Amino acid sequence: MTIRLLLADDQDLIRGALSALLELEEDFEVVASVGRGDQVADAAAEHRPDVALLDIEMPGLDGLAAAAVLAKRLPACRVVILTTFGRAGYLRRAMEAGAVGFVVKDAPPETLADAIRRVMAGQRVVDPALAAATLAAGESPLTARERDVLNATRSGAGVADIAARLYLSEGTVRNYLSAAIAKTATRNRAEALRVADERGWL
Amino acid sequence: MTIRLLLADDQDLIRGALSALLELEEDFEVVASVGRGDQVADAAAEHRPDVALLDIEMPGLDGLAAAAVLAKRLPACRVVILTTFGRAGYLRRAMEAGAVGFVVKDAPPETLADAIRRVMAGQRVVDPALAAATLAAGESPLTARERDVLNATRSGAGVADIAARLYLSEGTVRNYLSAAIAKTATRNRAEALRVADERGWL
DNA sequence: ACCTCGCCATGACATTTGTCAGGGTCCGGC
DNA sequence: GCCGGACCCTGACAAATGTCATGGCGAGGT
Repeated sequence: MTIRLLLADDQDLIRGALSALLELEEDFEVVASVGRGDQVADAAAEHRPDVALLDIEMPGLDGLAAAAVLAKRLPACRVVILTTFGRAGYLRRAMEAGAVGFVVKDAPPETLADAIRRVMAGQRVVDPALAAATLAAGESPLTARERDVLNATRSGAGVADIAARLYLSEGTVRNYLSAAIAKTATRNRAEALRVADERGWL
Repeated sequence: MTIRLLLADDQDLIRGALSALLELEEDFEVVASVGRGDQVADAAAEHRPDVALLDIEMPGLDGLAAAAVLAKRLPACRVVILTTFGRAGYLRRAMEAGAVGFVVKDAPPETLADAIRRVMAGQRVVDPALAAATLAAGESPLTARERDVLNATRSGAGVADIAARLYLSEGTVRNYLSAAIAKTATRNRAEALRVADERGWL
């Protein structure tokens, strides 16, 4: 009995390559392949895959959000997140979104097929080292507002811009930034943004 | 007559997948596959590929530097850069390093095989849209020092840290930063770094 | 009802960052 | 031989950023 797969990755070439890799296994069949997160649920509803392989960075809807939608609409379809970044926060959010597997793109090639079969057998599949890192990073101590403000600094915007965009006063924005800097134990926004990102606090 | 290929990409899974994709073509044979830039030249010397497919982001030596080494040691081996980022500066530097092809990872899957055959036929292969963008971005107006300083801000370090790391005075660092901000027509380091990155000026 | 806590805000302050106007060396090209 | 430009530095100033003390409002918990 063959395992039906759905593949979601925004890079066409990679998607094609993964498809080629997976089709080498006799018990796998790629039944759907999409390039946007917001096409995942529809494609899954139509082709009824056993396992969905989702990249995180995708236009439309990211892989984590797509996983959540999928878990709701087709609980029978198991979700494996397949991503470039072994970030702690990604793993936590993947689990919260109902994923049962998490594979990073620099794992050895056999890992993927292996993970898919294990997931089909009802197991959860996670790199142990990454799981440890995730626990170490802990829950995000940032409040929703602090997250918003920190995220808004991404483009390099100044306090005034952020205040305008979020309808806050400049003083308030500075406060949140200050709080975020304190909580990340850093010395300025740029650093705070970087470590919050790494820890998956955004 | 089959085309012998060398594959270099730091992500094992992707490398395996690309290999699977390429092996589907009867006239292709992947004769070597490495995960670090500094292994490219040796592997090529040993296996004599006709075409080397190099990712840019790699540990040891990046794909562009590896291309330059390869062009020197095995001029018969044609280089195709295969990268995630269609950044203008990457393309320019790839051409300067002696690459004859440039393919982005979100191109349609057939593109790759096509590019390889075209390159074997003596043609250069570049996405026209990207080529236009590269010309539009122009040469980098940044001096070597301005590049250094701007690059050093990546981690979010302050002026004092950078000054220490580069053995410059704080005033000088501020000057270079100021110059870089002016040349990118932005309003602070973060923005300057972002646009310089996009334009391939680093 | 009271307390806590997240959220919003203010104003004052120290520090950091960006700008400007200098002045110095060294090198390659006209 | 002189000029221009990359490179290094200083010091002074304005603007942006980060910190702190303080207070009001609303929601949830005891």
